[in-house]
Formats: sequence, C-alpha cells, structure tokens
Amino acid sequence: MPELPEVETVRRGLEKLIVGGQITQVHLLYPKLINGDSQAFITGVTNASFTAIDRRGKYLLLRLSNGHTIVSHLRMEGQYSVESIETRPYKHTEIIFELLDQRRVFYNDTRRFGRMTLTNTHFEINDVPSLAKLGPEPTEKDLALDYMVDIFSRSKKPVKSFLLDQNQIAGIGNIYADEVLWQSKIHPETPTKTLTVRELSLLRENIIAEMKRAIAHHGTTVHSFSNVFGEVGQFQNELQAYGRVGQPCLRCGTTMVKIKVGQRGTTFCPACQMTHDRRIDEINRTN
DNA sequence: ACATTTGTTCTTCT
DNA sequence: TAGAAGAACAAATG
Repeated sequence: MPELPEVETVRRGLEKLIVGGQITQVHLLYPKLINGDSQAFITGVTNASFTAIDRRGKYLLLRLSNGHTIVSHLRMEGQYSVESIETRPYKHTEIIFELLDQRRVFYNDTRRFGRMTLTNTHFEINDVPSLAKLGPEPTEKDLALDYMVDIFSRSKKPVKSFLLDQNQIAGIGNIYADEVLWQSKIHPETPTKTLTVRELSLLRENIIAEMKRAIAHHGTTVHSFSNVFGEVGQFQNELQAYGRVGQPCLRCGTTMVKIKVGQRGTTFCPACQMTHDRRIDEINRTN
C-alpha cells in the first residue's frame, strides 16, 4: 500500500535507474491504465527521454524531454521494475517502456487500480485536478503549524479521516495515520476541531518525523510493496499500531483494538489514545 | 460467495 | 449550499 514513504522510495530508485534513458517503444498491455486517450499517451512518450523523477504526495511525476510529464499513481499495489530486454511481461504487467540501452521499464499492478496520465509539464496543475487540490507535503518546511491549526479548526470529521484527506495534507495513508495517532496518544475518532494547539503541534512533529523515518527504512511492506530493485521495505518492523490488533500496546500493555472509521480499518489503543470525552474531562481538571 | 483491501470520485443527505 | 457521510469503483485474493 504505497503511501508517501513508499512512493518516495520508488522515486529514488527510478531516479537512479532511468533518468537519461530514452523510450524507443511502448507496449501498453492494459489500456485502462491510461487516463484519457491511450494512443495519444503512446505517441506522446515515444522517443522522449526521462529527465527527472519528481513526487507530489503519492503521485510520481516522470518528467520527459519533450515537455510532457507522466503522472503515475500506484494506488494499492502498483510497482515499477527495470528488466532486461529478454524479460517476459509478468501476469500483471500493464505497460512496458523499452529503452534505447535495451532495458525495459515495467509497470506491474496486481489490483489494477493504479493509473497514469500524460500531461504537458507546464500545465500539469490545470490538467490533473487532483494534483492541484493536494495539501502541503508533510515536511518541516511545507507543513506550518499555523496552517495545521487553521485547517483542523474547520472540520468536525474524525481526525483519522481528516489525516487521510489528501487535500488537507498530502501523502498520509492508512498505515501512517494509525501510527501517528498512536504516537500522539490521540483517539482516531476525536473530532478534528477539538484538538488543542498543543496536540496539533505534537501531531505535526510526529507526522513529519514518521515520514522521514519511514523513508529512511525504504518504506513499509505489508502485502506486496517493493522498490524498483525488487527489494521490500523495512519499516514494517517499526510499526507500533498498524496491524497490531489483539496484541498488547507497546506503551501501556492494553490489548489493541480495531474499528472502522470512515469505512477504513483503524487500529488503536483504547487506553492510552484518549477518547474525546476523557480528554475534555482531563482538560477541565487541569484548568 | 462474499467480505476485505485503498484512494478518489460520485451521490445523497442535512 | 457547503460540507459531510456513504456508496461506488477499480480487481484480486483467501
């Protein structure tokens, strides 16, 4: 399930392997991969070279020498691999870019949920609305506390759902949402606007640190994630909340529980991630 | 056979 | 009428 750290891991691999490579031929094996006109996609990328690989939230932006950008979203199980010329397509290979140096870049996707869009690099913001609407990157530089306080004050949604909203903050998915809420001792159903500045500051620090740490571990491999080199991530060994239902909380020993929040599986500690009511009591007591 | 998985978009309701 | 909640959707797996 590629979230920001996994997509960043893929980006770094692609940057290392394919920048400078020229596309000589494209084999589109699953036309629905392409948003829009798939023939235009093929002609729009053929003969171009990869000049850079960027990322915005969970989107990969493959820059081409001809002024186009491939906007690629991996969704649940999308994956790139770089292969030699004789490698046959896998069962779930959806597109193959043949490079001048005889290598082939595969995009594989067992769930077939991932999508690619070809856009003019200069107009990508206009052409791809979901890119335009993305919130800031969860970094020290881009995610200001003032902004957090502002947007969180505007919503009554459960904080878990709010963190998953890419238009508020880009890049957080189900795994890291559960992790940062556990770290911040915040109950996932807490109404967003009831969080205090102190709590938001802590949450912000945890989000920023967690993204950095997960990238350093090359992402989390839960089901299928692997980087361009076919290597799995290491961060699954660091998870403290996600997937630990029925196991003791690493902080207080209470059995972790799993509920649905906004139709998403959510694992948390019912003891040390305080409910809204208990927080209010606490705040009243300390005042 | 059907629930489960996820991010995004569409639809419905308040 | 904005905003939130819920459903639909993509497809495969166990």
